[in-house]
Amino acid sequence: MAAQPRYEDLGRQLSAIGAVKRELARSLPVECPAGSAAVLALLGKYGEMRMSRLAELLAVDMSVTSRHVAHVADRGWIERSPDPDDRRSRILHLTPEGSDMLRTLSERHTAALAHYLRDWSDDDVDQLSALLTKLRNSFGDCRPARSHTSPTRTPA
Amino acid sequence: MAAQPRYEDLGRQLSAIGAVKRELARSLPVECPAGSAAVLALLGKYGEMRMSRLAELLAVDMSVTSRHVAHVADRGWIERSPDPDDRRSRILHLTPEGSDMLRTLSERHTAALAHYLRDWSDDDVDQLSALLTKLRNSFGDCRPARSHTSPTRTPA
DNA sequence: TATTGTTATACTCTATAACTATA
DNA sequence: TATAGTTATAGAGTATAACAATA
Repeated sequence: MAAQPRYEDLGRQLSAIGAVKRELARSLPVECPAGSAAVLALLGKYGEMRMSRLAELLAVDMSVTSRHVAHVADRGWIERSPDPDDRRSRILHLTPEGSDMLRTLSERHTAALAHYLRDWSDDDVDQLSALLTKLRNSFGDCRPARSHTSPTRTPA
Repeated sequence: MAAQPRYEDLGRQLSAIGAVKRELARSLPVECPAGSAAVLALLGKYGEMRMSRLAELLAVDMSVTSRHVAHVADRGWIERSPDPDDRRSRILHLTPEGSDMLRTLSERHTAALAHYLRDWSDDDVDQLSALLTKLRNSFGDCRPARSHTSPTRTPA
């Protein structure tokens, strides 16, 4: 439990992160916006998976995931194979072209971060990464599984 | 300077923060989306200022700032007074209604964070806040002031 | 000429809801 | 009935470029 000004400050820093993300996104190829890059990165790291798992890793609704996936599939970077265990599902996996693209993305991403964070210690990078993971978990824990009954947004 | 996997991981955590921001945004009044809330918060913290300074604090283009400001001005939460020193400029300041709204926002924001971060130590909150500030500065430092000659985005 | 701010336009990302097809 | 995934629609946020007024 922390005092109010502590939270206010954290809130401000959180909103300002948008600028950092946008700056990083500038290094992406035109054909591959951030959403697509995230799909490729996760498939590269965890290997083939179903839509639902990808949506969870991306931390967005499955409808959104579906669009990102369609985008990268249209460009031949991934394939959607039928799932033998459940014919409603599809298994996603990188194609060789997808792996190539991912390599490019990874190089650019690393180069950009290496540039901007050139005076950061390894410890600082690790610590920030760890705290962000913890933050995400703290929020994920409490988030109710999406229900069919509705609204969460508080009226004015 | 840090190794590649370190950066990959940080990149992933950074993109996943979106979910946290969206979750926090759910506690906002319908009339007051995140952009408006940010405007009020900054005017509340730093006092009256010009558009250009607000844009810098928000870390977005002034055209975007202009729209957010128009939204909150339309609702009577801020006023735009002429700047006696430079008639191109306008000075922004909270109205009493704006201060009321800001109080509400602040309460909800704090309550939400207090809930989600209930098992965080004060130190963790401070550390995350400090690292995010540092991150933002590292990016801000290198960002070239917006030029009239153009493109930054790398072609595929 | 350069700068402050506004507006028009276009693009990305997101969620909700309705729908299809399986289970 | 319930779940996996798709699509249609709508809304928030952003940037670029063209513009007006002033410096």
